[in-house]
Order: sequence, then C-alpha cells, then structure tokens
Amino acid sequence: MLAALSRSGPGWSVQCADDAGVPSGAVVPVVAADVATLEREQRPRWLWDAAAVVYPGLLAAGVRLHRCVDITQHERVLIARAGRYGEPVSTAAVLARRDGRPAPPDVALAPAAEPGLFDDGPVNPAATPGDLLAAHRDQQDRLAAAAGSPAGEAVDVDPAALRLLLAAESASALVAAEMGHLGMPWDVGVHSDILSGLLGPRPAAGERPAVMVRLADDIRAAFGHPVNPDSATDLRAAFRRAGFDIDSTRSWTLQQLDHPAVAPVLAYKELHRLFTANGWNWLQQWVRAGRFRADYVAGGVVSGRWATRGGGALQIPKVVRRAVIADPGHVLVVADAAQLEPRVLIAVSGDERLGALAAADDLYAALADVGFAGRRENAKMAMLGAMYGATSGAAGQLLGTLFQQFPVAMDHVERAARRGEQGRLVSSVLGRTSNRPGPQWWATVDRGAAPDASPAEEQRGRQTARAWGRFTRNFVIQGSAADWAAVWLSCLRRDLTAQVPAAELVFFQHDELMVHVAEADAGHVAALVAATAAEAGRLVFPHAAGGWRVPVRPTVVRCYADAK
DNA sequence: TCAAATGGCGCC
DNA sequence: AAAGGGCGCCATTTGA
Repeated sequence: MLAALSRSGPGWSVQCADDAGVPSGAVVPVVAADVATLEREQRPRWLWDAAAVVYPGLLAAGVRLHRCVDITQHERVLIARAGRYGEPVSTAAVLARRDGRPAPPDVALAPAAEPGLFDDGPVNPAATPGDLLAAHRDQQDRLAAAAGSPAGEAVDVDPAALRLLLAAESASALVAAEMGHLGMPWDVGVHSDILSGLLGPRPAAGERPAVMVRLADDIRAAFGHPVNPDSATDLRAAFRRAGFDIDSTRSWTLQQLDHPAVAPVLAYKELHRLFTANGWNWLQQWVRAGRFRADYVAGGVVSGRWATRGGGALQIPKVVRRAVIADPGHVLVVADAAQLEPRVLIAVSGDERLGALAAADDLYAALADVGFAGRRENAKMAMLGAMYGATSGAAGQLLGTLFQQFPVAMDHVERAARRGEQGRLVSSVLGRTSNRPGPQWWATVDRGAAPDASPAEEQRGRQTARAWGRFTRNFVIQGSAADWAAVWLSCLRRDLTAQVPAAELVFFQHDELMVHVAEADAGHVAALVAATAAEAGRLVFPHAAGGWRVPVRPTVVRCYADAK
C-alpha cells in the first residue's frame, strides 16, 4: 500500500493507493500525529516528493517511518539514465516532462533554520497527492525503458538492478534525514582540549592562535622579510626570491625543498587547516547539545556517493575523531568495507584471475606477491592508478604489470575511459549513469580534432578528452561501490528498525558507517552490520563468480578514534 | 564592492 | 606523449 503525502496548499494531505499507484481513497488533510497513526496501523510505503523536504519535520515531531518511495531520488537516477543528469527532479518536473511542458527548476533545499516544523520549510513546486501518484506511475512506466541504453550511449542494465537501486536510494534518503536529525555524539570538552593542545588557548575573534603566530614569526625569520603564510601568492613569491622555482605551494611541493622556512610553513598549514575547518568556530556553529548535525544528501554526487552541506561531515580529520564519544552506557559500532574499490573492480569486470586474490583479507598484499615482488605499496599504488587513470609517475610505471596479469580487469576500466573520451555515458552496476560533458568540453575536443587545428589546440583537445576518460573510468568503480554501500545501508536500516529500534545510525561516509547503541545491544548490531554487508554483496553482484565478498569487521568502541 | 574563481587540503 | 577519480570548505585572489 502507498500513502501519498504532500503539501498542496496551506497544509499537508494524504491519499492512499495500491502498489500500482491507483488511488484507493480520498485526499485527507493530516498533521504529524495522523501520519504516525497511519504508520502504526497500516505501515504503508510513504510516497512523497522528497524525504529531504518532508521527513525532517516529521522526525522533529517524533514520527519515524519505515519505508518510502522518494520521487526525486528515483528521478535523479532515471533522468541520468536518459542522459539528462542535472535536469530538475521534483514531482512537478516529472509531470511537466511527461506532458511535454518545460520542467520547473528544483527548489534549493537549504537547511531549515528552525528544523522541526512539519508545516513549514522549503518545498518543491506544489504537488497534490494525486500528482505524486501520477508521477510514480510515470516513473514505473519509464523504468523498463530506462534499463535499456538511451540512444546506445550507456550500457544496458537489468531492470531488476535498477529497481534495487531505486529502492536503495529511497531508503538512503530516510537514513540521511534521520542521521541529520540525530547527529553524531560529540564531546565539546575533548575537542576543545585537542584544539588548545595543538593551537594554544582560543584566540580573540579575528586573531590567530598563539602557536600559529609563533610559526608565522619563524617563517618571517627564515625568509628574512615579512611573508603572509595565509597567502599562496605571497608564499610562492617568497620561495621564488629564495631561488626555488615552484609554481604551487602545496605541501608535497614544499617538502622537496631545502630551505629553513619549509618546516614552519608545513606546520603552519596543518594548524591553519585545523583552526579554520574544525576549530572553535566550527564547534560553536555545528555542535549542539552534544551532537554534530550536518545536512546529508543521499546520492547527492553524480557517482551516487553522498554529499553533505554544512560542517564538512565527510571530511572530519582523524585528529578530532577523539571527540566522537558514545553517550554513557552506549558504544559506537563502527565498520568499514576494506579495500572496497578494487573488490568492486573484480566484480564488475569479472576478472577471475584477480578474483582469486580476493579471498585474502589484504588484497594488496596478495597482489604484491603475484606481480610486485612482495612490495605491497607498489601493488596498491598500481591498483589505485588503474582505477583513477594514472599514466605517469610511480603509479604509471607500475601499471604494466597489471595489464599483463589482469587483462580482463584492465580492459574493463580502459573501455570505460574510451567511452568517456568519446563523450559517451557510462553506468554503475545497478545503472547509475554519468553526466554528459558540457558544450565547452565538446568545443575544445572538436577544435582539437579539426583538420586545421594548431598543435596547441590538438594537445588541449586530447587533454580535455582524456580528463573526461579518467572521470568515466573511475565512475564505473566509484559508482558501483556507492551502489553496494547504499544497499548495505538500506538492509542495515531495515534490520535495525525491526530488531534494535533504539539503535541510531549516526554516520555514513562512502564505505564506512557508525551505529550509536546501548552497550548491551552492541553484539547484536555488529552481527547485523556484517550480515547486511554480505547480503548487499549478493544483491548487487549476483553474478560474481564464486560469490563476492568484502571484509567488514565491525569494531565496538566508546570513541571513534579507537576504531580500526 | 561584490561574486566567482582559484589554491589548498581534509576525507573517501 | 602522457597531469590520478569524487567531494566541501576556507581564505585569498581576480575580475566585472
């Protein structure tokens, strides 16, 4: 049963329907309590424009829902399948396209200033429950066609795979809203201690911390004249005056130089990063009542990975993870998928020779023994280079071995790269599909290929084409990894909701997740985390020879920094 | 003077 | 011959 929930006028209303989207009742006005009642009595699949819009208000009102069908999450996948990634994805946009009208732009989903009001907040162009049902039917109708390749530009996928992806994207949207609502446990005192330990006491507004001031003095002394270490231009000029012809001041570049300013500059950069990105201001802005709340956007990245807005939740530096501490009587169950991307390469390419190594917990070590004289670092660098498109440098040197030993896997990523260089589309294993390169790309590439192109234009065209090839090469891996992770997350949420309802999924970062749970339930949760990882493997890679596995070993800790 | 672009670096 | 993928965020620089 479906329950279409929308705001189409002053308040919210709901209309029930069968699974095909055919209405089975009238449109009824509702408040949050009515939603809770319907959930308890009927447990429908809630059909809505976007969980990101509707669900936070319900959560704030204390209403938690089991399942949803999220029109915008589905549309993002479907529209990309049609080679039109980036076009509007709201219910109104779906219906407009169906009717051959121009699609209205999506409303920017700014984080609600006052989260919690079911009745307020941003909303995409108005939709009635009837609109939701019509859009849902339209999406169901398009699903079979979407599995096929649009104009031969993308690879066909199994309709069942696409259906799995859509379900996972809807569930992920629920998780994202719940995660934003719950937040990660965050100990402000511990974080403050980390900051004062490294930076000195909190400076007055607009001032630099004492330790950074001292380093800035050291830098000035080393150069013999004033230099603003916050200015890349200034810093580069100073090193050039000192006789080092550098064109950037990236840490890696500076490390190569023999000059007394290098050490204090590198130290300064590190502290500057901590101070500006995760310093006292960050604490004040993002941590409330012992929780760090960010806005998670499930599938917000073209490859299907999550994005966040605000707080930099997917870039929490290791040094401050010491501040992530479970509540009294609680623990954190933390798990990541070890070496996920090379294992995904094995599955999507069907390379059995490479797959034979996957039984090892440490795939890179096994690979090292096969072709890299036991040198794990080299094996790892080569494998990452293959998936990112490295051609030169150390990784480039090592790629030859992979080409020789694992032609099936290498051919898979090479083919993806060639498609990208031609401006064609690629898809993940479940059918998530890349965007098209823009007009600027085509102009540059076409100019380079023109008979009267200058050598410089030819080179620029080649570089531009190859850059897109690196993107599509990586897309088939990163996107498929995101597919697996989304299914993992969905399965875990399903099981936690049913079996350990008090457990809180509080963090998810590409291939890693964290559950905050009462100590007594930790073992149960850890078992579910591992079991759902295996289940996701079976669902996402059903054809993998000999089964597909990725080591997921949950650790139970009080503090995030102690995980692994 | 403001907004957009750039440089740099954190995470995966 | 050959420039490693995806992000978000901050401060500085650039340019309209």
